[in-house]
Amino acid sequence: MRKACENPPKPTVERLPIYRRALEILLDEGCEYTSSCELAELAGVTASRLRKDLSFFGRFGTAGMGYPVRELLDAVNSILGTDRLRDVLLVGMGNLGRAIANHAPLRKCGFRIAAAVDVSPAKVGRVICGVRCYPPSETARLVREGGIEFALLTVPPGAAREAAERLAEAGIKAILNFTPVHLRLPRSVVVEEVDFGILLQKVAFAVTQGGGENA
Amino acid sequence: MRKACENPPKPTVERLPIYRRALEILLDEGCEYTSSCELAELAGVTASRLRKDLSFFGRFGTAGMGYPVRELLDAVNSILGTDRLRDVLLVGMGNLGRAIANHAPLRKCGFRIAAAVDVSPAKVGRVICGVRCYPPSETARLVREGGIEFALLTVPPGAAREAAERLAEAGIKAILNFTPVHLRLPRSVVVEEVDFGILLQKVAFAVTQGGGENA
DNA sequence: TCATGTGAAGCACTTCACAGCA
DNA sequence: TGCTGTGAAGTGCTTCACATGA
Repeated sequence: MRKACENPPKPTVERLPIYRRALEILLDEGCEYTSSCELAELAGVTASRLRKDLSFFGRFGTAGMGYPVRELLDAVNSILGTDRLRDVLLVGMGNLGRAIANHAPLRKCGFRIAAAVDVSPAKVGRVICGVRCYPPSETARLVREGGIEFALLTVPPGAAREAAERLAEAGIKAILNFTPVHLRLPRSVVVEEVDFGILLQKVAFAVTQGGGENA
Repeated sequence: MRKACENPPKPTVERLPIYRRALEILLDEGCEYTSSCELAELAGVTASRLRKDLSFFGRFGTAGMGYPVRELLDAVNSILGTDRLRDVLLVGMGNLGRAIANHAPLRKCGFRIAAAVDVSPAKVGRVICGVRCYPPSETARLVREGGIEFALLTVPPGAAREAAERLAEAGIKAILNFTPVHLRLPRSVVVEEVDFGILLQKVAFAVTQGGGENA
């Protein structure tokens, strides 16, 4: 039954966005240099893990000095692609879709909601939360002409599968899936599930498990 | 610098909610028995991984037959605590807060938004999206009298730290943190971060990394 | 002297492969 | 015969500890 499939080569790399966030805080505070200890503390990892992670991409520090904040942040931004603005397609302009369209912090990560797709005739053609709304039939055109690579899937559960397949056919590269539906798409499409219910179950279980000793 | 701290004893267990979701689908389809292969396929894991995970909690299958869907689902629900309804406190009744208050699938996981907290006088005292809104000063009372263990943090970034500390003092057990702020709380509080920006960066990076071969 | 970068040891999780049972 | 449950092997990530260089 199926080998080690869902284990793509993520060699510690998904921690880079967290380092990036910590570096921005240090930059805002006016720090010019930081150490692997300080940065690791801010990011919530160990110092050696941080150094290993960074060393995977190059040498950014100076022995005896630490890391130059500005330069390291630039390097991380370059690696992550957050040094440029990238367009995102919002699929499903319901409550969650509107909340995300208004979610300011996405901008700071270099993402812009370029357009939205929704089945409701009442929404199509209008600009909602600063985003123009199109019918699902326009999906492929929007993706192609806009050069859009990423989609946020915020449709009702029953519409998730069809919408995701439409996105895959349109050539989208990655989907952030907010629906409680496990999508089965070609491996060329990166899918990340964000299921609020599963996340709540996870923390709830963690509480009942480790829930003996309190500080 | 700080040992292996943020690595709580999650022994493969965070996959249980995914099995639960798959089992509910099978139950809806009227299946009485399933196999580790079928269930693993639905959940997106390997069959041996599934069997190991389940065997951690007991013996639920019959050799040669497979697993009885109804019984296994009951067992998983019992383990996860999803067999009973649990109250959740919503902190921050903004766009995202309202979207989550309206998010139907949470109910199917056994969670109910029991109350909301918001600083806005225009919201306090009203019922929004079916949830009554209280001022932040009522946090401790709500948690105590309602026996609430879980909170959803959906306030603006600038208010996150203070709101989280108030929750910790009120005795909340776990926080699902939707703000792009790294919370530093006593270890007795379980914190799970759900940062849309970081998630998008993660998939974006995955695309640029593995982005050579398409099907 | 001090902190980075990195080989080596250690650890945990995943997969393999088969004994056991219906 | 077929599938579960599980010890054993395998793999990859994390931590340790020190050589290196400022």
